[in-house]
Amino acid sequence: MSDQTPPRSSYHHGDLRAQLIDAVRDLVETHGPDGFSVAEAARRAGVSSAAPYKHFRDRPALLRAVASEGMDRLRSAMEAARASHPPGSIAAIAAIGQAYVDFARSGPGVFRLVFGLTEGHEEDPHLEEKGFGCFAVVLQAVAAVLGKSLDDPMVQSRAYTLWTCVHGHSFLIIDRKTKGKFEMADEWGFLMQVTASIIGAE
Amino acid sequence: MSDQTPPRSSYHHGDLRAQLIDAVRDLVETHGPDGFSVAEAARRAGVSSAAPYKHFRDRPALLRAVASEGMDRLRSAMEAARASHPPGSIAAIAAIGQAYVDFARSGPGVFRLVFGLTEGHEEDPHLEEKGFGCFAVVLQAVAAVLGKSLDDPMVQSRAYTLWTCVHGHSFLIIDRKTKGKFEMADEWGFLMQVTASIIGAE
DNA sequence: CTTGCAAAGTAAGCACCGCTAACTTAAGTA
DNA sequence: TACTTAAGTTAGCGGTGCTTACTTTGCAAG
Repeated sequence: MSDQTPPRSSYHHGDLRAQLIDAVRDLVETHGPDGFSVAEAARRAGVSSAAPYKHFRDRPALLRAVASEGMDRLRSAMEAARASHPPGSIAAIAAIGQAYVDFARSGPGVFRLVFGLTEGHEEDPHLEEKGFGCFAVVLQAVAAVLGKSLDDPMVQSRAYTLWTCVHGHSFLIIDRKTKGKFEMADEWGFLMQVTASIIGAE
Repeated sequence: MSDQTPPRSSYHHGDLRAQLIDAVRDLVETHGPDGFSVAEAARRAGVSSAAPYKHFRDRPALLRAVASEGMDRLRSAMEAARASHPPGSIAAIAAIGQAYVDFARSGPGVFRLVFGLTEGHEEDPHLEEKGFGCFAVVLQAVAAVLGKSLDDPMVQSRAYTLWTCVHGHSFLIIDRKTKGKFEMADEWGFLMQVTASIIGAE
């Protein structure tokens, strides 16, 4: 919608790779991860349908690039959220969760792409590591609250449980499973309460 | 793999609709929800590529039928799990969760289809209702434990929180996000603990 | 028993897609 | 300035979703 074929002057595009990623992110958001086509992305970048294959091996590779970029944004958001609250506080953890949910809500397509084991994810350990990097943010915050080390089993367990809740909540929201019957009035309150009840459990 | 074009004698197939759904479930499981093609499903049923459109309006409709059938199986499994434990017990709730996770693990493709807002889900309130029907199973179990009515806000809130955990856990498993770093040793113990800590929270 | 109709199959074909191959343009370096 | 090579191009193959027009068949009314 925004940059529909700005007819370039030079034969070489110059910034195709980045522009393709932008276009794909847009398409994934509007048509879903499987509704996107590399041909359409090429069209948006004002380039022939074969051009993308000079920059990406195949369709999954292009999607993986978008997912990777999404992971980076997610991690940044989580870290920023944590930093905006006192270290070692419950609120810091809840804020990470809020950032996670906000990320999902503001870009369901990319969120589904990031977590979702789409085609050909296997051969990308890079992406997997970034995922663990995100989890590490939660892990650190939980360790700080409990006053234990990162690899303490209790820290791992509590952090994982929290992750499942936030992850599940995010999916239920973007998949509209709560529509009508279950509108969340005070999401921050929900996150705080869940965090407290899971962290404080024995 | 199982029924590859059993060359039928009669012109009319006789059982195409059901056989298509079977084929699609298989394909979704092996190639993912977006990797499936109605042409391939038709091939498996030993029928021309146009035949499916006599039974389903379009591709999404076919997928929706598979999702709907999956919902039914999920609900049955959840109800059976609940029935196999004393009413009003924590274990009954955990068992529902276990059934949910097992369903996801035994059929990730269909699970992703059932929860996942694939193309054209909107125009199917039928499916939506079935989803709430599944949630109702959890709701009843939670109400039984807390000794309150179904529409009590606390029941709703606790049930939803439990749902987010189990839902998130399921997704993290089938998306392999726990691989290596986070193998769950005792899943039943995990579910029991989570249930207890969420149900017992103030 | 025949007839006629609607349901359920077919083949042919359009537009689009992913991807490849062979070619062309242009930018940078020896 | 000549060569190499990255980054574009067009053309085209096979597969896909879906439609159209046609054919076969089961069934129900007369």
